Amino acid sequence: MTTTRRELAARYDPAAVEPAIYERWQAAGAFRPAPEPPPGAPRFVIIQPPPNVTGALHIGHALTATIEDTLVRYHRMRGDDTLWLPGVDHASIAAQFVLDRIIAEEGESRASLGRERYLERMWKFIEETRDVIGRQHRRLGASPDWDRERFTMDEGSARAVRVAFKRLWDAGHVYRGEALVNWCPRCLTTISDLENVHRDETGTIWTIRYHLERPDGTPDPDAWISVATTRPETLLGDTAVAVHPDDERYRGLVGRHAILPFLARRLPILADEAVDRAFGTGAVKITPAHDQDDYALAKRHGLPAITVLDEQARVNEAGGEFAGLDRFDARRRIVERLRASGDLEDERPHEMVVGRCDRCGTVSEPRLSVQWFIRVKPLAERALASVTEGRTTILPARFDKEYAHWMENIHDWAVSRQLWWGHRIPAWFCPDGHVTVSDLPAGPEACAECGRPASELTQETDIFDTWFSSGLWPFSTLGWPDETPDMQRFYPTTVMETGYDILFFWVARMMMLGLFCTDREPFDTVYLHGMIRADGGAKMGKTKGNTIDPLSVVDEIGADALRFALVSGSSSGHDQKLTRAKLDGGRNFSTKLWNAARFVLANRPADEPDADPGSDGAVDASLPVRWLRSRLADAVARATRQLDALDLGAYAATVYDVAWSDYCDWFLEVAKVDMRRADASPAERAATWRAAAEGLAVVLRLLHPLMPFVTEELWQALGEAEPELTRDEPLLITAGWPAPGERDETAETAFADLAELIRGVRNLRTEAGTPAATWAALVVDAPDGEAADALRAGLRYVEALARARPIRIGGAGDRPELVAASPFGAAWLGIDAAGQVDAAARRATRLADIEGNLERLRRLLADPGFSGRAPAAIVARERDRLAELEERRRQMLAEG
RNA sequence: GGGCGGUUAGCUCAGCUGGUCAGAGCGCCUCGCUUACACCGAGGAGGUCGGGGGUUCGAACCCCUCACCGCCCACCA
Repeated sequence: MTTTRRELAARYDPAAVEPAIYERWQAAGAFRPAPEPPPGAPRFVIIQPPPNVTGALHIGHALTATIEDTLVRYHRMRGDDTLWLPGVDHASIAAQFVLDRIIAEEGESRASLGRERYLERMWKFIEETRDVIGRQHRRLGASPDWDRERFTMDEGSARAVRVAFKRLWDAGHVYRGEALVNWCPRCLTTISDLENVHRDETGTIWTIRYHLERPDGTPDPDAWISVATTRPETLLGDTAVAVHPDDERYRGLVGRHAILPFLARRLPILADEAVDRAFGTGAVKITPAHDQDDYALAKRHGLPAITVLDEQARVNEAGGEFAGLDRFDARRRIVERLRASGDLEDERPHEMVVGRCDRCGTVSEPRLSVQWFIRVKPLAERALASVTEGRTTILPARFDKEYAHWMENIHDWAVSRQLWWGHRIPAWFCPDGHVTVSDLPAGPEACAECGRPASELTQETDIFDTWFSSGLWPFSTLGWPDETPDMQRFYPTTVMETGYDILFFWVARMMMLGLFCTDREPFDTVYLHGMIRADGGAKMGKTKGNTIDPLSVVDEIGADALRFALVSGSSSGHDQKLTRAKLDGGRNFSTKLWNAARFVLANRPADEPDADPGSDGAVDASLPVRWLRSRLADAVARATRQLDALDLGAYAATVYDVAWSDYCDWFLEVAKVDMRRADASPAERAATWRAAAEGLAVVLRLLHPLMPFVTEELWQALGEAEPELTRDEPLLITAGWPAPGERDETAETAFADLAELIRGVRNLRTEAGTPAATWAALVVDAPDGEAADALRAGLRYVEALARARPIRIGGAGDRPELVAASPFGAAWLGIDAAGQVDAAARRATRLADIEGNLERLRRLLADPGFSGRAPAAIVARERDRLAELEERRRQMLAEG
């Protein structure tokens, strides 16, 4: 009667297993750091990009969560003081974008609701969506400490924002002023340079005649200066025409004036080196209020800036007859009018770069307005030094350059946004125009400059760029600005993990703000992963319909399969394609593990003694057992190294190989032999089973970080069958990382030799077309006693796995025709069907192969350049190979 | 206009500081006794590591160059 307490289902059903497992983890408080830091334990704190509060899980989140969870689980198993603090980001512009669409369906708009009601509506909306993304992360198996979940709009964050901004202000890093900023006419807010995405587009370039002014102030119908533009509507705001100082064509015109069409404004013609003589006509219309270059040029020349577009990019009252028109309608109208008057000289398609709002895709408009800026140069210098001086490491290292380039060319950060959902800038204006920045929740008590009471002050209505609060995340979540126990225990953090696409948006800001606020680098390592792409290599996108929904995948094949597929075959910073085939690979692997465990559990000997037969010396460990332990020791060492190096792709390969190839394909197959052979003692049988079960336990430990559900479930089953095996911990999630083991080179070599012989025989069988069921006689030369002994020790495995019987070692007598070289000497296979193979031809091929290699090696070794300059170890190795080949050749010749 | 990455078996990708590095998974071909697993097992075919040049005793790996593909940064109207 078997003592197995639980029968595993014939097929792994993740849907039936995962939710229950997750609940057990949570009930056990497995995600929480210990109340006190374990003495002497290294710290491991991971920083995750908090997903948008209104968001739904996409494949990118799944990748991020998988990587982070794998690292966190690994470090937790190692006993490190581990923290993963979850949270969500208020994502002001993205959230407003979503809510605006929703209220539009209700017939409302931001304007119709007004700020207060809109924000109430937003909080209500957030309440509905806030938990969604967390629940979805749970389904992936993510194991952050949910008790510490934070939100970038909670009071802790709000306080951190106020304090950080106040300190920046006090340090002189903040200013408020008029500047030409990127403006989205649809979102009705400033957007930062990063949110203004440039795209190559084909537009039109028009050449327009500006007639020259005659002495009487009227335009000269016969004299003009032609300017080229891609945005004719901006001409309404022109205040000059510029040419290059050395441009002969225009030398005589500099100092004169042109008359602006429609508005009859006098435009000075001036010279400036910034003008490219080769482009267009060599003369540029200058629109300071609507173009960055022109703005800079106007400043140099003291030109006025006239804003002609309103916040929705309609022509304003300064636009004369065009007032009220949308910018593109105005463009068409102006072009028509110019064409009619004969002042449109040319019109042609033009390849150009257009800036669009990252959020909504609307063409952005440079707009002159008063904004809050953070002077980032000094902050950036420190943030750059942290990386160049090695206090923070970016992986992969090549992103160092991008980071440095960005930090070196950084512009001041426009942090104010004309949005409602977010942290309001804690600045107050007094009627005299004084500005008071305060970090008090209720605002300042009086104007900092003139002492006017708070009742006379009004707060700035702009809010902060979302990334300002995100930039404080690593410490605002730990209680900063207070020196809390959490700050002391968990800050600075260890690994900042995210996609390379937000290196500048987020990582750079965290570095700058972290250094400024806390005087320390916010994390030791920045680990950047790549993007997930669709099968053809295209970006995944809802509109393209080529997305893979991680939750559907989890429903279908389980979180473990998805996680494995996301990590295996990946390398940091490189994009990867995710395909159905890859997901299937993950699923197959979880099934494989399940079945291996099923085999182990179902074969537990009924009569296993209570005492541990492996440790009391009753039975010496068999060769396969020693081999398995050595292979596992190697895998543990490699996996540990790879996870420490954040090389998750390599780690996945390591565990996959040891589990599938070493454990399942080889060990379990030979274990069957030892567990089933009639002449084995109960103790021997038990020892073999025990080794299999222990080996499985190590495999489960190794795999748990990446495939937590199936490994945990099997761990439970293993524990129920044999509590001894999981004695140290009832839950795998909190069990220890496998201890490093000893390599056993002798066992590895011996077993590898047997495996090679088995493979050689299998090969012969296939070539000969031997039916799988047929037993074939085998003769192995085994020229020396040592080889014969080694072979004899493993004979039963060869017999079973190569289906060879009887096996004769050495000795004279008839020898079958088919021969293969093996570590033990030549191996002859006798089978009835041998005639199907041309033994002689086969032998000739093998011999030629050996001869070829021999020739190459002899030449190499004869080369004085090689033997003289190559390291001795390399030379010795090549000598050994030569000797080995010579031996094989001798075997081959001997048999003929 | 700068900068970066990629180009390795039909496909998707690993290959660390040059010396069993020519690999894995999928796909393909052949076979399938065997109660862990056909989401499987055994065996096999398939690549002059994008082209050219160089350094070296030796290069997929280092240098130069060219060709494609992709990405990032950038104020040419």
